[in-house]
Amino acid sequence: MPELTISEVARQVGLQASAIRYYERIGLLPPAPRISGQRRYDTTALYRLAIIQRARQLGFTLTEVRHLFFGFRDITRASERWRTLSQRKLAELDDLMDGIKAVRGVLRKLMTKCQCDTLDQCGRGIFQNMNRDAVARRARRKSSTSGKISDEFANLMQ
Amino acid sequence: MPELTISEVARQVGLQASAIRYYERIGLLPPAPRISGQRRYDTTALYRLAIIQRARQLGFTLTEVRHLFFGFRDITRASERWRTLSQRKLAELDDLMDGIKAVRGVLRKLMTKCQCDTLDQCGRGIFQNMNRDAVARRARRKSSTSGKISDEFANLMQ
DNA sequence: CTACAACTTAAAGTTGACTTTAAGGCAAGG
DNA sequence: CCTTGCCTTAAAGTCAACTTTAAGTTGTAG
Repeated sequence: MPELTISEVARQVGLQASAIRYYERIGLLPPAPRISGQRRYDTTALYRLAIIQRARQLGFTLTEVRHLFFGFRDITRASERWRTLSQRKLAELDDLMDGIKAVRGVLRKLMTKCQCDTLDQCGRGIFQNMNRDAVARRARRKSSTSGKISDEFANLMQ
Repeated sequence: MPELTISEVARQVGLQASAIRYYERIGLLPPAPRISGQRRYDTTALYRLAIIQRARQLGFTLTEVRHLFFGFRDITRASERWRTLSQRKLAELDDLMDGIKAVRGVLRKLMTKCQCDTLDQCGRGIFQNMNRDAVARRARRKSSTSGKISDEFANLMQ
């Protein structure tokens, strides 16, 4: 049992020590045993952190990682856990891609089609389109989850 | 000059009044004239807000919107401003899409290929891959901006 | 006169995933 | 004994784009 310090672990998994302390605090890692107050880790901690790290790179939130670790019956195999989470994430990503594609289309149109001299002129056009669209949507009365995509997209883009 | 109240403007452009006050506070909107302390707006304010709104839907940050409004010489046409910003944003979106596609690929592989019983087993594999990759990267010594994509992606996914 | 709706402000809260700061503990080396 | 370096904690700060809250003002209706 190699008994690594936190900064050694941090170096090996490519995280900051503060992140590891944070994961412990929020219960993603079990409290590490202390030696005169200092955390000591063995390889299983390394593996746990590798999973967190990889999951984060795949776009999983820490809540989803928590689900991966603790949200299944104990007997559920790791492969099945991943499959469950991955399927959900893939669906999310597909939605995200659709949103991005739509936005790209609009951006390209904007680039080629906009002839406005002033932003005011532009704004007047947008404002009228806005209302036209709103009216059109009110007329159709179907809409389902419309508008959601761009909302979501705006969030995901920061 | 219709002299709209803030909530009337908010209704018309589909924003919350607090957002409009916020835009004024950060200098994205000029201070609205007050009538006994209350903001009054005309149509040009509507247009400005329509632009902000649309820009946000297209994934522009408020900093970018500020650039759209104030980051060009006065004589620069609106169409050219949009083209400049749109080009940058399109490049960003292309990067983002590449990142998402890469992640989707990994997720799909994970779904089909992972046979791990336990997360520990999984973590050990990931950890070793991690090191193998790191070693491989050190060996190649080219790398350019590698690793950037997933970093960026993690950020963009929240 | 009182109630009420709609507005005002400054300041604090929200979200997620951390990082940073402040104040201090502990062991080894000189 | 003192310094150095690494560790500890709780609490606060960061980012973006707002929203919410608390406390107060104004105009109108009954």
